Amino acid sequence: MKDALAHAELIAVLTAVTNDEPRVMTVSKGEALPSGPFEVEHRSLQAGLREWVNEQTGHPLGYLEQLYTFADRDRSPKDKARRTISISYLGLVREQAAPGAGAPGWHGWYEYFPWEDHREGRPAALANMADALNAWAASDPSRRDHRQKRIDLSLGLNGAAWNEELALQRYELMYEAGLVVEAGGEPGPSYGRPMFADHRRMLATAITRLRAKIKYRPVVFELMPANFTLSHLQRTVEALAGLALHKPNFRRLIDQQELIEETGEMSSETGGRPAKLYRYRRAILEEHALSSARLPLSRN
Amino acid sequence: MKDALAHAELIAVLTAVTNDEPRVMTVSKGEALPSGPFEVEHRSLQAGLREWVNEQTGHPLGYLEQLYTFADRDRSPKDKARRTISISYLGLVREQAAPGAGAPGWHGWYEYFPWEDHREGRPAALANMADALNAWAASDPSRRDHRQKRIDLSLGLNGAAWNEELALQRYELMYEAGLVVEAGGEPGPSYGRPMFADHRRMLATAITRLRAKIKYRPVVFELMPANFTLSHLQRTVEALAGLALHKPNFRRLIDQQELIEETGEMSSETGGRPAKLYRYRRAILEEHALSSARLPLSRN
DNA sequence: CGACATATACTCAACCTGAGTAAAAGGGAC
DNA sequence: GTCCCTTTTACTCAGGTTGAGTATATGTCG
Repeated sequence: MKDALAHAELIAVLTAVTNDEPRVMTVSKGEALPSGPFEVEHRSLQAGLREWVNEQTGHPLGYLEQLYTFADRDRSPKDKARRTISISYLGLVREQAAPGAGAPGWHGWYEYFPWEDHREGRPAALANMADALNAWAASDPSRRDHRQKRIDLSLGLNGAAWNEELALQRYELMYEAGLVVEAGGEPGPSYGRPMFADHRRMLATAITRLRAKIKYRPVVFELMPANFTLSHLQRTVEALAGLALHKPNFRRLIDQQELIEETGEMSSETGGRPAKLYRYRRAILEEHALSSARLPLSRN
Repeated sequence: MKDALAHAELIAVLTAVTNDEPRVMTVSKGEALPSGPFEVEHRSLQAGLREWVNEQTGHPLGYLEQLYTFADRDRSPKDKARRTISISYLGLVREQAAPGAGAPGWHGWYEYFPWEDHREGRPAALANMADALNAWAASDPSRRDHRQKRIDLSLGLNGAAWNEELALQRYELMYEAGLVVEAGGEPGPSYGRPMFADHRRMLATAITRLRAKIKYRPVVFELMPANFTLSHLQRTVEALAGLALHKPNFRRLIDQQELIEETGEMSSETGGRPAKLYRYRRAILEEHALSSARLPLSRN
């Protein structure tokens, strides 16, 4: 066996939602995600990252989940002789606590992905993006149809519905088409802010993962304060999904799940009728419940 | 930044279903998963694994998906000075083609996890396992209630329903309780066959992932031959899920999805009425379709 | 030819989901 | 104070989906 040594780097995509805006923790003025080396002393990858984030940012880190491991030659900068393996994690934190030693910056998801926010309808960035992608598809006659279909499905064009979970797929399409700066494209307001190396890809991975997860696991509560109103909860979910939700049905869904309970207090911040405050019932069943089970079981 | 170098190792969990039995490709007489080093020449992790599997086994590798990256100090053998990072992949292959140079061995999933097969009802191994776990829970009064709840939910005890997707959670519970050989336990027929290092954990991860995925992505077809009957398809899904499914409803589900079409041929292998043969319609929408969308959308 | 085995087709009630409407309860302008 | 505005909360209802079961077709084997 060859002596295959590599750098191992841990990268954190830490997300919070403040003022109904999903944010990610960054360094270098918003150009990179916080990262640190994996060291021999660390008990495990996850433990390594935890230690490291605590040290650097002082942020209490609740939920943490491994995202993906990358080591693409073409997507990391120089140093071709020695490979870097990047192991990325998704972490959820409560609304922006005090910044620690490193004074990290928080930036909105949608600065990097302006086409992903559909809370107020289809954003203008999406139309520009669609034009550019269509041009790219047309530029290669042999692959045009296939490309066009992928574009339509990813962006919700020509009869396809918008699917918020395809965030990563959309970014990868932009990358493949050479539109984003990371792939040699020209900077442009519709294509979002670029990031260092493949950090934006990791953010896209995180968004996709989180948008899928909020549907079947009670992870939103990791982002909420102890007490909250139903509207606040809804706005947080909407911020993450980048979608507007139907209020009465959202409420019905929430109390079917029996995951929250009234605190007895009221909140009257919003001008209208005061809202009840709720808290999360930290039930053990967390892992268990809500597992869709689409298979038609048989009992015998 | 410290010079944090580590070994990077790629591990493949290759799965096929033969004779209604899900199998995994192994080396060392079924004691380890095939693995190889990640090398500098490899374009990406995925490409590295592909190359490597092709070379070693000659198996045409269809579907491939990253599973998880591990580097736990306590779970890998010796060599504490230099860490090994294991990046595991799940690969799906069609029914057992010719064995290549390495003459790999295939072993049934349920040799390693005898408690996971519920096609004919609750297996005996599960009861034994439950007894041992309950004893473990009782042995620490301060944590007893919490442990008991986890056990009940994982194994489907005391009113909880069996959830086939919790395969990894169940193995981790066995590990934590010190019951499996990998965690220093005594060998026993109910606790399944042990594997090298944490390979069994990777297999458990693969099972969990695949059992979840068959519900919302058409991955089963990667395991099927070109033409198949509906019963064959059902038995394959049942083998993976370790569950018996309701025949009429399974059929209804399948043709709602419109993922398959009749070939026009019939098969009369089974003794009863001949069955129509079907083939998979390799639709572009693959990624798109079937995304549950449990969020209550609003249109405006 | 009839028993058997399997495949295929249909039914029906209970539940869930999308969509919309109506009533309640504060604050602020006049 | 009263009326209006805003937001929360409560209810309705049709259509679709799901769980469960029953009935019919079409081969093979004794």
